[in-house]
Amino acid sequence: MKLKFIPIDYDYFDFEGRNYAKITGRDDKGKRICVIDSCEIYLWAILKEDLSQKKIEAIIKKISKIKLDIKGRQTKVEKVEFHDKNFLSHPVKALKIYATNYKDLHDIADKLGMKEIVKRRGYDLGFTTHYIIEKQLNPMEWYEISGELLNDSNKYGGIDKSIDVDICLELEGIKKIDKFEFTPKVLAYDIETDELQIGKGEILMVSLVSSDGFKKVISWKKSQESGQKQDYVEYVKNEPELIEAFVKYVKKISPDFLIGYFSDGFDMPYLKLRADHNKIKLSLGLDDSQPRISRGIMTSSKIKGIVHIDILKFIKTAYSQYMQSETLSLNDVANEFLGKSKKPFKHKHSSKLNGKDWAEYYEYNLHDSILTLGLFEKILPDLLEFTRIIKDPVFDVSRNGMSKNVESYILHKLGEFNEIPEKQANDKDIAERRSKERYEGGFVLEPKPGLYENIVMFDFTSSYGSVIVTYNLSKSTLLEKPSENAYTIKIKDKEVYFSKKPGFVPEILKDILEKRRKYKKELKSAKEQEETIKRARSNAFKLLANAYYGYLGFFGARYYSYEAAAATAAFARKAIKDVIRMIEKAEYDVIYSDTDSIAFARGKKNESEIETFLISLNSNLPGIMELELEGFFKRGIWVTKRSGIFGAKKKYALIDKKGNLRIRGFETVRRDWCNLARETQNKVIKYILEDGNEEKALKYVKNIIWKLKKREITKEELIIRSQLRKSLSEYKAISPHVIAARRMKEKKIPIGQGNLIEYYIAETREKKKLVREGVKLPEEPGEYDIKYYLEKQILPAVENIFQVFNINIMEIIEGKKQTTLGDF
DNA sequence: GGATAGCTGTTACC
DNA sequence: ACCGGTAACAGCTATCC
Repeated sequence: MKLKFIPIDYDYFDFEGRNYAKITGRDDKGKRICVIDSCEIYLWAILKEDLSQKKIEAIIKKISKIKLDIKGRQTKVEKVEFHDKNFLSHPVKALKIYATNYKDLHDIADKLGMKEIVKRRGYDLGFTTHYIIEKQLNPMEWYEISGELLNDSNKYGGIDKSIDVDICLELEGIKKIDKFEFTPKVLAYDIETDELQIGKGEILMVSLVSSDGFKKVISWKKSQESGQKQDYVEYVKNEPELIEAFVKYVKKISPDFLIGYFSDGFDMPYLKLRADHNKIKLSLGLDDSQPRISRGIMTSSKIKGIVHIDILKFIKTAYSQYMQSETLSLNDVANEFLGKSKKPFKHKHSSKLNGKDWAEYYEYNLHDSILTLGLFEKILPDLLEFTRIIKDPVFDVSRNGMSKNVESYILHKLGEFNEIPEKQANDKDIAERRSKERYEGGFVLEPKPGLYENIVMFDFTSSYGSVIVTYNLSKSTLLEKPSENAYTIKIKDKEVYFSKKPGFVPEILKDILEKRRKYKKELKSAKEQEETIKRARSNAFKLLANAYYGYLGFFGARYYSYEAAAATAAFARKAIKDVIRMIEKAEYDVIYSDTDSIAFARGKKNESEIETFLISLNSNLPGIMELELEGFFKRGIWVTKRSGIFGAKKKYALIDKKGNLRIRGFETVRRDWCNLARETQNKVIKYILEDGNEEKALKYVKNIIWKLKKREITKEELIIRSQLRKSLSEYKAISPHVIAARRMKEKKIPIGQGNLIEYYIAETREKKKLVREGVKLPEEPGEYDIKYYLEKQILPAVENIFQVFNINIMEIIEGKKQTTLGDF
C-alpha cells in the first residue's frame, strides 16, 4: 500500500538478532502510522597506506571470518567491501564491514586489532542516527511511502498488535514529496504537589490542555466549600486514580507531542515515582510501555511513540541568549513570549488550604498548562525547522545543546564529502582537552571615558564564522609543517598553519552562512503565510553559525581543534585591529571596540558618507569577511572603572535618533543589583543621553536619595537577587546570598542549585562588620539599612556616570550627610 | 585590630 | 559536561604590620 507519511518519533527493536527501526508518525489524514524498516549496518576500518592488493584481500578474508558470541547471541561479520574514502579530508583506503546488529559493531571493532588497520570508525553514531543517514528518512519531512501492511500479521512477533496505531507498515519505498502543512496534536500538562522534592509528596492535581480545545484538571483533593464547581475539574478518589486518569486521557487524546515546562526535571519523574510508589503502571507509550527516565546530570523522559518535550530545555538553547527575562521561569518566559503571566497563587501545604483556595489552585494549575501550550505553539515553527535542518529526531533536537546540534548537522553532511565520521571523544581525550591552557580570545579596546555625539557602530557579520571559512580553519585542515600555500597565524608564540584546500568542516559552515544570508533576504520579501517558516529557517542557520566556533573549542566535540579555535580568535583579533587602523587612518575618532564591533564618532561626516565609507572598507577585507552597519546613534557614554582612571570595558550606553536606549554592562542590566539602583541608574543614563547634560539627572538622584533616607522606598525595590550556582555545602566564601539561602533552608523552604535567592540588607542593633550580618529574607520584618543602600547600591551605580561631568556625587551627598548628621 | 591584596562568586559582553 | 574567552565588580578571607 501507499501513503503520505511524516516521521515524528524514532525507536528501534531487535528481532531474531537484527535491528529494526520503528518510526511513528502521521499520514496526511491525521492517522497514526507506524513504519518498520531495516538498514545496512556497518563500520569502517581505515587501512594503512601502501598496502598491496594481495594484503588487502587477505585482510578482507580474515575479517569476513570474524564470529561473535556475546551473551549467548551468535553473530558474524556479514560481508566486507573495499572503498576509497576520505578521513579528515585525506584520501584513505577503507573497509566497510557489515554486521547484523548495531550493538555488535563495538565488539567487531575490538577484534580488528591487526596492524594493517590504523583506525576503526563509524560505530558510535547510535542506531537512529545511522538509520536516518542510511535511509534518508528525515524527521518532520513529508514522504510518499509504500510497503506491506502488517496489521494482524505475525511478522516481527506480531508487533502491530502491541502498538496502538491505525496503520503498521513494513517499509519498501520512500519518495520525498513537497512539503505541506502539518499541524500536530499537542497536549500540555502540569502537576501540583505538596513537596518539591521528587516523589516525596503526593500529587494533588494534574492539568491537561490540548491544541484542539481539551481542558481538564484532575484532582483527588476536593474543594468542599466552593459553591460552583469549575466544569473542567474532575474529581477522583485518590492519587493512584489520579495517575490512572492522567494516563487514560493522554491515551484518549493520543497527542504527537506531550509538553511540559521543566517536565524532564520535575513532572514526569514525579509521576513515575508516584506511580511506582502506588504500584501502578504509568503506561503512556503507544505500546503501553512506561516512560524511560534517563539518569545522569541531565535527566530526560522518553515515551514510546509520543514525543515528550520539555520546552524549558529548547528555550535555553535556542532563545535564552537573546531574551530579556531575568529568569527562565514559566512566568518570566510566558510574559516575554506571550505577554501573559501565571495566575497568582500563594503556595501552602495542602492541609492548610480551604475550599476557596482549592478553586484558585485548580485555576492556577490549569493556567500553567495553558501557558505551556501557548509557549509550545510559539516555538513550534523553530523547533520543527531546527529538526528538519539538523535531521535528528525532534525529541533529541529539543534537548540538545547547540554544540550537539552542530555536530549532528555535520554528521548528516559527511556523505557529500565521502567522509568517514570521526569518533566521539573518550574520557582520556576529554581530560587531555580540558587540561589545555586557555587560549587568547577577543580583543577589547579600552575606551576613553566621556560623552560622545554622533556615533557609528559597525560590526562583522557572523564574525567568527566568516573567519573560520575565510582561513579554512578546522581539525582536518591543520598542517603539521609550514607551507607556502597555507594560512599562517601565531597562537601563543607558536605558529600554526592551515591548508588552503577547503576542508569539509569550514565548507559546511560556508554553506550554512550562505543559507543564512539567502533565507534572511527571502524573509524580507516573504509573503505573510511564508513568513513564520522563513524566519524560523533564517534563525536556525544563524544559531548554527554562531555555535560553530564554540563547537571547535568544545572538549566533547568529534571535530574538536584547539588550534582551529585559537586561530579563529587570533584571526578575528587581527581583523578588528586592522579595521580600527583603517577607520583611524580615515581620521575618525575610534571610541570603543569589542571582539567584532567598533564604535567611532562620525564627526562632520553625514550618514550617507559613512555608508560609502563602509563600502570602501569592505572592499579591502579578506575572504568572506564583511562589515555591516549596526547603527547610527545620537549620543553615547563611556565611564571609568570603579577603581582608577582607566576606561571600563563592556560598559556603555547609547541613544539613537528615536530615543531608544541601548545599555550594555551597566548595573541597570545586572539582575544582582536592587531595582532602586538599577532604575535610578537607568533614569540618569536616559536624562544624560537625551539632553547631553547632567542637570536633570542630578536632580533626580537627589530626590531618590531623599526618599531613601525618609524610608519612602518600598522593600520590593531594595531586594537583591543572586543565583545559587552550586549546592549550599560547596561554598568556600560565605557571601550574603549564601546566608539567605541557609536561612531559607532552616525555614524548610526548598532551595537548591540554580535557585534565585532574594534578600535585603536590614539595619542591625550593633554596627556590622560584614554585609551578610544584615541579610534578611523579603518576608522577614526589619528596617532597610539606609547607609548600605546609599553607599553600596545607589551611589556606586551613578558615581562614574557623573564623573564624566567632573561631578563628585559622593562628595555632594555625603558632604550633605555630614552637615546634617555630623553630630557624632 | 585595622588595612588591604587576593580570591571567590556572579553576571554581563561578544 | 553537554559552545568559547574577556571583563567588571562585590564581598569575603587571609595576611600583614
